[in-house]
Amino acid sequence: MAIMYEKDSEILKAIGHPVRLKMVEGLINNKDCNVNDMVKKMGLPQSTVSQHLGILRSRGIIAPRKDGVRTCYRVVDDRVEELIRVLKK
Amino acid sequence: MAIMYEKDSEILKAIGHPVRLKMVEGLINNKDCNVNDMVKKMGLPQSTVSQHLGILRSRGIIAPRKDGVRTCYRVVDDRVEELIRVLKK
DNA sequence: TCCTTCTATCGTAATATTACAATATTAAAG
DNA sequence: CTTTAATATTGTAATATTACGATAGAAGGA
Repeated sequence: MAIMYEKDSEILKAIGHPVRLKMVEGLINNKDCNVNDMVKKMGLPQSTVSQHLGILRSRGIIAPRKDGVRTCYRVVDDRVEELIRVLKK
Repeated sequence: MAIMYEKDSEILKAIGHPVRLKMVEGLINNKDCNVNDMVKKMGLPQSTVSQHLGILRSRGIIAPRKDGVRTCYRVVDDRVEELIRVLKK
């Protein structure tokens, strides 16, 4: 498939932020998928974490699953895990 | 190798711009590696193209090779070609 | 040397992103 | 219902990015 510069660069930009990159990697590796756990792990205000999650969500990188009061996010764009694997090389 | 969030997100951010993504892909595929050819291909002012090249250069993604008056750029971070390949999926 | 061409840098206005407190919403428990 | 915990949204100031004209530098030819 041909590159769609606008759309693809949106994906890269979304994970091209240290906080979001760390959050996404955390979602891939661990099972700390709810917001409060991520808030603790990141050491950032809840609103800041939620805002970053919103950016990842709006780009279709992650998706929420309601679990009572909690919201558990998971990575739904398969390319993202691969992108991170490539970065590690 | 572990992810270095700051450094790796810099790479992603650098190619996370439609113009730079297109330029990098162009450098990988074609042999139009000098600035003037890229200016024509991109349809943007020379200073703008040069500025984007500077960003890619400062992140170690591309490197210049002097060829008389011309400057020919090439992609020197092997991960970038792979990242773009993943994006195409 | 003096042009001319190619590329880089500077200055800066417009726009976008970021961080975070404050506030709103949602859902379960009592 | 009311309270409480979890999450999202809003408002906004600080900062960063972007675009591009103007200018500077570098290299070869006349």
